[in-house]
Amino acid sequence: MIRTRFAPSPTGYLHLGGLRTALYTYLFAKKHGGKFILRIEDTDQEREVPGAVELIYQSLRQAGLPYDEGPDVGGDFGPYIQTQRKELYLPLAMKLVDSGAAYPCFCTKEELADRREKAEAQAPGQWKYDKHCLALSKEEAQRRMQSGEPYVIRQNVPLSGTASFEDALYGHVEAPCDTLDDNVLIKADGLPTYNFANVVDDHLMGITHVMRGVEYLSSTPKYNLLYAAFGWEAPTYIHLSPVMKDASRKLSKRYGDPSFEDLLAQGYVRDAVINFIALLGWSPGDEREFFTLAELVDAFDLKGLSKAPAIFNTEKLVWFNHEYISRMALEDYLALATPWFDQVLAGKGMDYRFLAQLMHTRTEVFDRVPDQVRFLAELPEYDTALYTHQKMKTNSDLALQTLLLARPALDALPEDGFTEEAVKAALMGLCEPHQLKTGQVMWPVRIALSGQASTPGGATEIAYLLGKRESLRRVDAGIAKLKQQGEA
RNA sequence: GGCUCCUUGGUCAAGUGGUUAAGACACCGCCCUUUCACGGCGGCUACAGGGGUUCGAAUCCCCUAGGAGUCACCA
Repeated sequence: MIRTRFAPSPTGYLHLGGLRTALYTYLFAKKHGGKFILRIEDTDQEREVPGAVELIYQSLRQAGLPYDEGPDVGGDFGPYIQTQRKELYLPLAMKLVDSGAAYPCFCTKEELADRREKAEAQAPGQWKYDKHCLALSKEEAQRRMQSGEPYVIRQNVPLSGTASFEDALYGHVEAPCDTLDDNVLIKADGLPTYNFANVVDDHLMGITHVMRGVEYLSSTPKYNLLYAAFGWEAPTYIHLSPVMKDASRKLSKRYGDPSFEDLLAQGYVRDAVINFIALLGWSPGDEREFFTLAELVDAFDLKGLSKAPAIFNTEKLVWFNHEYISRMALEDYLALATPWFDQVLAGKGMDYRFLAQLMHTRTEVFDRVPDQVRFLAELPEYDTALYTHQKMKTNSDLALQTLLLARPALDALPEDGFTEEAVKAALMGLCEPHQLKTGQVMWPVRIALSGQASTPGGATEIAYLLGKRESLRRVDAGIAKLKQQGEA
């Protein structure tokens, strides 16, 4: 039975790199009929952000990645929050002390800083803990521990040889032991460090495959020393390349890069984000690029993972989002778009359903919608140069002429029969008798109605949305504008 | 600096000794068209560099360069 885990620390919301790790971890488990587990790594109490744990639950739920075991859903391997497992770690660390794979250390931070400074003066950048406390006799160490003196427990890394492990993606990774430090396993506050808690919990929770960021790659060889000392079997490690904002910087909250939550708030749809994220650092090996979660589960394979970092390219996300939006049912679109329409059109009595039809395939990200429809609320200031369009064969003079024709044609329509079809018939009816091409009528009218070079929908749709009165008002404004210009 | 990892077009990427080196986004043309968008067609741009191995290297080996990670009582 395959068991994977996503193990974030509660320091904030779910960033996109974390989301991708969670996704891959979920996909891998589900692909193989296994379990996906959530574990909260909160051993650094100082960094913990209140409410962050709930944020993680919520994000995972919003992302559609349900976990089979976790703090809020239970499971047979709990507790799933590390601080609640506190008592587990020290006894295990003491076993390592007994076997010589670890030892208690009483050096204070000040002493350490002092020795470090001296060592750095000799050989810059070479400092490692000097195994000072390894020399203590068992009896003395025992005595000092029992006297209540603060201590930590350090891993006793051999002075020679190499430590290594097999990464499912990066292959054989090894490091010379003499470059490895005797890291702290149990901190003075009694809580385990990340590395120790990982080893212990992954084993105790029966985790078979660990997916995590490459930043842990270089500390992983040391894990195997621990597993060997315990006599435990190590899980398979799969380190994941980072998601970058550009060639040399990781996507990060600090730099204002969006979180999953932020993207949703901006009007990206969940499935588009998931689809896009899945393809950042992983490829199905064929040319498919649209995947539902279920299809991702089916297609996921470690062979498709990329070792090189991937740059988060918003343009492609926008494209995916646009595709997802275009493909959703009109009803769904209308429901999602309504609050955005309301931002500028609330109370106008606008036919949202009709507007939705126009906007449906023209929406890239919802937060751009208000700007796209704002001209419906109020006619923007515009330049009469807009009336000139080479391909439509129009210019100011001709525009004035057609607006003067369009005005009575529109006015002839009944207020309650001012439909898109009726407007279209009325305007098209002007073409033949006056020897005008369609564009020569439609272009000037649309400009007068919208004041914009490009709009969702054409002249007739906009006229309908605006209604008779407002349409006439805008046509009149256009006529006045053109006349004034003609006189000047 | 030590150790570790990475390197195909602007971006995501396929490719595991023999291909005209896929595809997508973006960009640029053209077509369609009452604007825009959609759609259709076409175009541009890549194996970091240098040595090997081989009949033959994007694919294997070495070196160089560039980038990243790590070297905490943070994860």
